Amino acid sequence: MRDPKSILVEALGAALRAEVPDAGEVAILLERPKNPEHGDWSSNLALQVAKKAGKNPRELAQALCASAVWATVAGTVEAPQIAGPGFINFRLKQDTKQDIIRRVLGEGAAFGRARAAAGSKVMVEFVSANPTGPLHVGHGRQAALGDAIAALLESQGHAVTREFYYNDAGAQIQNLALSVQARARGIEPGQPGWPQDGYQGEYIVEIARDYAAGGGGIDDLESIRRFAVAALRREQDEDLKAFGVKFDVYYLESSLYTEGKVEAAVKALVASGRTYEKDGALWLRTTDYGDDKDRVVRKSDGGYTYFVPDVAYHVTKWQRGFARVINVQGTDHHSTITRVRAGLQALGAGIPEGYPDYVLHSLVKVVRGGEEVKISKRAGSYVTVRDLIEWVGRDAVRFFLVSRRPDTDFVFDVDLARSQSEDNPVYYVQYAHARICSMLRQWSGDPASLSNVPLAPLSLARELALMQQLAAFPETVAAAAGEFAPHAVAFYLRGLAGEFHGYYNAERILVEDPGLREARLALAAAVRQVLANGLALLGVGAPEKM
RNA sequence: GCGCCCGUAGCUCAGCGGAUCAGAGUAUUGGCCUCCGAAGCCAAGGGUCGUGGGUUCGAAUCCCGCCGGGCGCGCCA
Repeated sequence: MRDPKSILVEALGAALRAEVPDAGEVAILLERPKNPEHGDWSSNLALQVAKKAGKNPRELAQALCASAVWATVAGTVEAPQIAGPGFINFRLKQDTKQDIIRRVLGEGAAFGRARAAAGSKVMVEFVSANPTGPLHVGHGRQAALGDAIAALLESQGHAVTREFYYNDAGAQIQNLALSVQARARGIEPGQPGWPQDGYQGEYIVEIARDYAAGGGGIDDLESIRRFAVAALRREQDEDLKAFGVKFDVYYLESSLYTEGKVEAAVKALVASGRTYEKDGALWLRTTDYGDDKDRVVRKSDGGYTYFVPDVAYHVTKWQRGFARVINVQGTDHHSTITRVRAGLQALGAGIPEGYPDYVLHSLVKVVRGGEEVKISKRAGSYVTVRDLIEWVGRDAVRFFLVSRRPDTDFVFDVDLARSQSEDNPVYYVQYAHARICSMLRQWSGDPASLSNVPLAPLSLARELALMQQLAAFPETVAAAAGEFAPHAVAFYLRGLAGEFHGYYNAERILVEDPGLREARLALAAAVRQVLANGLALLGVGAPEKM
């Protein structure tokens, strides 16, 4: 069965070519009007081309509507209507709308998926927290976002790799080791011998205690470093596991050094002729690529700036065959975008200019007891992912963190989330799902049989609206994937659940008449399927009972 | 000072390749369980879309200025 939208686009195109032969290439946009009086689909085509056609929009709309093509699609759509300044509104035939139920039930978990991007390799890099402390709320937002974006891309047919980059080679790790060593020696923050900018969190004390208990030598800094990093990675793995996020690859920054990739990147940069020596350091002319100042590659002390392994790392992404890479990062790192891209361009390795893509999210502000909780690793006082999960549950945290645009500030009111956990939007959606499951149990028929049930009895406005909502799911998912915007799915699910709750309260589904009953159950089962599919994209469960 | 992002209902936020875009949730108020799950539904009040210009037949949406907020501006990562 064909998608009604593409039928309409085709027909509109044909009508346009007939009426305005010299219109040229025009993108034919159809939108779903919010106001049901404006039909199921609407086009502003006449307004777009009126000027070019030298007619006023309403006249042009008249002409387009009078075209003969509409007779050929009369099985799908009613005769088009003109409204307002020249909109053309379409109303689908009732049985055209009803088809969606069979399609949803037939495709099941695959409904909403597409093959457009068949097999193309994409990487989503996210979280990438330094192993210097537990994951905080900001990482939680990133984990929820990155995982959902990855799932969205998978839904469009991409072969997605979820990657976590460990900065395990830098000064921060050294600092971590020194902090643990200091604690092991009984030195407290602020006392003589405490490292500058040392990590003060309670977890450092625990690691020091465990290290000592294991009989590790207190002067062996390298051994302490390994122990601490391993311990914190275990902790982070626990956090991620509790959050239901899995990575395909953990990429170690240290491996870039041991495998000579950093060295190779520097050589390639020098070979590009875009470097120069100044003040005892080696610089790269990143200003050639839009940076506001040139960047140091090799410091005067001989060490590399972090920018070098960053470039080397992205080269490996390209070499590993990822034509498309999405990095999910906090806005506090946005200045690295220009720099990394500049470095990749300078290499002249044929990497596209906009490589990689970035999704930046603003940091999460946590409010508790009416006051902001400062997220400071060094001070050791901050809300961890696991705190949040304990307070409001995994599903709620994930849904909540993913239900806002990434680039807007996010106020997570802990007290609100705790005290009103029953009002959390995620329960509203899950409740609709559980409610339908409950009905299906009560009906006790075979759900599989519903996909062949006659649907003609479904003619109420609420039922038709629900079907239209179901039909909008695939395009919603496709758009969300294209824009890296999981929040669009969250809003969609809220809307669908709302539509269903309204229907449920207005009409009885398990009625006496078997034909009507089964048709309504088929509709409900289709709603259930779409709710489940959408929640799955967000990494949220779809419980059968609550 | 410069760069990027953001200012929409009391609060938290959608909408921003212009029109059919003034929306949702929450909070407040008033209704709905002898009947499929009331974690639900129905209804009401509530906004010059930060502000001033510009483009357009038409701007929350595009352009410019200003105000307010966030982030960044290291031979730190």
